[in-house]
Amino acid sequence: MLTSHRRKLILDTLRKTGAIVAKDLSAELNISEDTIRRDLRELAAEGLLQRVHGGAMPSSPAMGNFAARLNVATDEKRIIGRAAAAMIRPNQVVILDGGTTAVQIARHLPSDLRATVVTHSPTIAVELVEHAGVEVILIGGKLFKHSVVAVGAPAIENIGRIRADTYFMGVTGIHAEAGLTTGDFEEAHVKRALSAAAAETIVLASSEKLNAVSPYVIAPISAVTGMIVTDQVKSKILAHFARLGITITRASASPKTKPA
Amino acid sequence: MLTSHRRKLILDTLRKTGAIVAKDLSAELNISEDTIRRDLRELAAEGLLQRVHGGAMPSSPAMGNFAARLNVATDEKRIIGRAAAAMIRPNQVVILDGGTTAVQIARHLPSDLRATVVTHSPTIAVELVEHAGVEVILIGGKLFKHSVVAVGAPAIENIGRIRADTYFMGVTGIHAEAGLTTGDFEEAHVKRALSAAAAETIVLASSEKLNAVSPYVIAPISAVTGMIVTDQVKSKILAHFARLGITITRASASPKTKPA
DNA sequence: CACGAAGTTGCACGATTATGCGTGAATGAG
DNA sequence: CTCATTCACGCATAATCGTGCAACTTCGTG
Repeated sequence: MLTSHRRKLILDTLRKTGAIVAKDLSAELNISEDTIRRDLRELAAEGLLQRVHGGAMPSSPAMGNFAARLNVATDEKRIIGRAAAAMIRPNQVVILDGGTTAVQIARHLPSDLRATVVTHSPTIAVELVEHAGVEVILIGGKLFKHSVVAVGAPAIENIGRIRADTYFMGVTGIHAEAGLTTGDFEEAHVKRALSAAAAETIVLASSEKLNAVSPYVIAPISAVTGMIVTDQVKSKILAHFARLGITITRASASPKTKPA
Repeated sequence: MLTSHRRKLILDTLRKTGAIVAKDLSAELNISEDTIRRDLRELAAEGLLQRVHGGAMPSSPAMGNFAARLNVATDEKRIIGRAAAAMIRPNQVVILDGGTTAVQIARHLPSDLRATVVTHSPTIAVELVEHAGVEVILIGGKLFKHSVVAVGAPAIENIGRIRADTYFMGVTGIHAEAGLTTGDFEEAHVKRALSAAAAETIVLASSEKLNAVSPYVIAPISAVTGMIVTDQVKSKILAHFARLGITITRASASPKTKPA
């Protein structure tokens, strides 16, 4: 029995049954519990599952803990979200991306703001229900569950009918040469379409995204008109981007943390 | 039985049935009441539920307004939702309406169901993220905030490209002569389009909707192929509908709470 | 082929965690 | 008020965990 084969089996079993019991599995495969537990430990280290006493449970990048991810937003994302929310002027039409940072924008919008928000994220749409003055345009399509956003041809087509003022884009990488990148092919297409539909594209750049590169290219760096970072980021890192004519907004923590 | 697996089960059961009885659950899972009580104590310490004498109730303190409404769904809606969920066969394409009853359908879907769900409700879409086997098609459009569903011409147009097996429709009135009615003009149009896109239209008819009439007509009663009511409803009231060839499903509260 | 490095596996040990039972206190119904 | 149920706590038992260690395989190198 190959190690990697066994690990694959563990993940498959987990997906099917929703739980792994170390003892049962060791009996079934005729290998010691130690080996199973070692596997579980390493798979957990890779974030592929979550260890619990007696076995493992799914950690599901795509599943349940999306809600959890929303609520454990880092301070950095909150700060960036607040800065982005402050940039929105009354009666503008803005596009909000999916992702945890964009949720923070929604949460920091003034409750009396009158504006139009376009989004392909049902999470954002639900978040904005309480904002009576905000008109929400929901982009439909096939739901990509990892990020909880609509993707696919119908989404692209509907985006093509919109002209917005500003698009607040979330990425997993922004790099002076590689441009804007993300981890999913479909999502990259949608982000490109959204960028094309807005006069300005502002990238929400929490520190780990700076100079990072992910597999799928959204657009060259020239598509970016602005980016928001925290004031913790060294100016040196931002120099490349500033030289390309990108407006850089440095967001700082207000003395009072004000979550919505 | 893994500890964390059991706790997850407790939370799921709580979400579905709205209450946990320690004694029943211990009997069902063949473990001591002590263990259940310990679980409840610790889950309560994490704020995930609220302890009461004999068991536990959902804790909905920090939840949003709309989220709160969802969790106070009446028993009647839960019962109807469960019956509707049970009608969905593997690999079917079903349309779920917006509204609190439809949310109950989503919550009662088996977690391993493989099917496609079409919806214009971002709430439903988010609810289904945890169902790995369910493909979600989100219908976009302008967000009508009262019901939290997408409406308008783009929604209608996108619906027109879909052919589904079954549409589970929520209404505010179902009446033998006045037909299906609801409280919003735009929403009525969308519901009509959804009905036209499905081979069968099944109305979720909680008791206060029966023989009620609202301002805007969705469709004549002939558009309905089935309806789901609770077994509390008098047969006399349903006679009109049965005579029109509508299949009536009488849902009852199960004597035994049977979590997956 | 010989050799060593790197990786994998099973076992032993003490430490940690989960479970069930007994006891007496607390709670809610009649 | 009375009584049955439910609860919380401590304790004993059993299961599970992490670590270190030795035996073994696989692979690359000379």
